[in-house]
Amino acid sequence: MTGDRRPGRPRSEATRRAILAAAIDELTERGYAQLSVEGIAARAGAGKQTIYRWWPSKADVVLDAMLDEAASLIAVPDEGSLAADLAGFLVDTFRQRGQRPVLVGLMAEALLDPVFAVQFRDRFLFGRRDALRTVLARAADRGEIAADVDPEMLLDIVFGVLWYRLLLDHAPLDEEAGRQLATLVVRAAR
Amino acid sequence: MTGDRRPGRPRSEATRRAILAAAIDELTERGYAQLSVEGIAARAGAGKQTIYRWWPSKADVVLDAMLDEAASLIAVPDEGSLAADLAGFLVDTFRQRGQRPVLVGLMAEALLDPVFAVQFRDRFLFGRRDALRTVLARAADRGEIAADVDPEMLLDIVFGVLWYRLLLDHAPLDEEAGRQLATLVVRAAR
DNA sequence: TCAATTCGATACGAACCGTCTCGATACTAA
DNA sequence: TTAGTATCGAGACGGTTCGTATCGAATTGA
Repeated sequence: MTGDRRPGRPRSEATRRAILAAAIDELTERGYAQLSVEGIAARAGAGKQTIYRWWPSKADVVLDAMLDEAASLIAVPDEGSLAADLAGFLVDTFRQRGQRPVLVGLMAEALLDPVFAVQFRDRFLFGRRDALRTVLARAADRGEIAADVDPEMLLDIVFGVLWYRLLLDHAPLDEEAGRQLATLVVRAAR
Repeated sequence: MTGDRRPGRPRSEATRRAILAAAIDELTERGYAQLSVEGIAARAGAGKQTIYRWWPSKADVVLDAMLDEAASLIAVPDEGSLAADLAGFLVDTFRQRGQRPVLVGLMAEALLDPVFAVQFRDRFLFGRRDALRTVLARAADRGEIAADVDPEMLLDIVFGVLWYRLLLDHAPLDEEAGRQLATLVVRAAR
C-alpha cells in the first residue's frame, strides 16, 4: 500500500477523533434532531469543510463514531443449545446502555435518506444479523429448528422486537425481556 | 354543542381537505425528507398561517391525512381460532399498499420529535395494538395461550416484525409472510 | 525549493423554519 | 343594517442550517 505516502499534508488523526467525539457528545447532549454539522465542527474545533471532505453527511459521522467505539463487539455465542445461545445474544445486546439516542438517530436518518440507509444496513445492521444467523444455522444442524420454519423470519422476530421496543420505548429492553423472547423463539422454531 | 355557533368566519372544510390531500401528494411524490410546510401550502393553494393555525407541525398534518382516509379500518377478526384470527389480521394489514412512504415518514418524525411521538403512538399505533390485544385475549380464554406467556411480548413480536420489515424493506410484507408469522406466533404461544 | 494536500476560518446563496401583518371574506349578534 | 370577530390567501421578516467556495497557514514528498 502506498496510501499514506502521497505528497501533501496528511490527514490529521487527532482532528478525525475530535470530530467523532464531538458528534457523539452533541448527539447525546442535545439529541439527534438538534445535531448539525456546524455544531459538530464548532465543538471539535474544526472547520466545516474538514467534515465535508471526509464524510458525506452528519449521519455518516455518527455511524463512524459508533462503529469506532463499539469496535464491532458482535459476539457469536456457542453454548450448545438454541435457548442458551439466544438468551446470551439478547442479554449481551441489551446490556449496551446509553446507545439508544445514537441508534434511534441513525434509524431516523436511514428512514429519510435512502443513500445513508444502505450504509446503515451494510455496515451495522447486517453485521449483527449475520452473527445471529450463524447461531440459528448451528441450531438447525442440531435439529432444533423445524424444516418448515424460515430462519429469516426468526431473525426478523428477534431484531423486530428489539428495534420495536427500542424505537417506541413502551416496554423494557432488559435481561428479563431477553429471556422471555428467547423462550418464545425457541418454542416457535419447535 | 355550540361549537360551530361561534362568531367570525368559520373554518373552511374545503381548505382543510385541500391541505391534507396536498400533504399526501407531496409526500408520495417527493418523499418525506423533501416535505415542507411551504410546499404543502403552495400545492393546496393555502397560506402557511392557515396550516400553522390548525396543526402544530407538518407531521401532524400527515397523520391527520392518513387517519382521515384510512378511516381507522381496524378490523378485529373473530374466526374462532388464534391461527385464523392472526392470519386474517396480518393479511388484512399487509393488503394496504402504498402506505409505506407515509408510515416511514411518520415514524422518522416520531423518532426526532418526542412531542409528535406521543400523538403517533396514541392516535395510530396503540389503536392497532388494542385490536390485536383483543384477539389475543379471546385466544387466552380459549386456552390457546400458555399461562407463562406474556401477551404483550406476543404483540411486540407481531408488530415488531411488521415494522422491522416495513422500515428496512429487506424482505417482503405479503400474505405469505403473514401466514408464516401467524404460524410461528401460534406455536410460540403454545 | 516547490508542488500537493489538509488545516481552521469564514463568506456566500439557497431553502425552510415559525412569526407576524395585511386587506378581504364570511359568519354571529344586536 | 351595522358592528364585532375569526378565518382566509399572500407574503415579508429574521433566524438557522445547508452545502460550496475561497483564503492563508501548515505539513508533507520530491
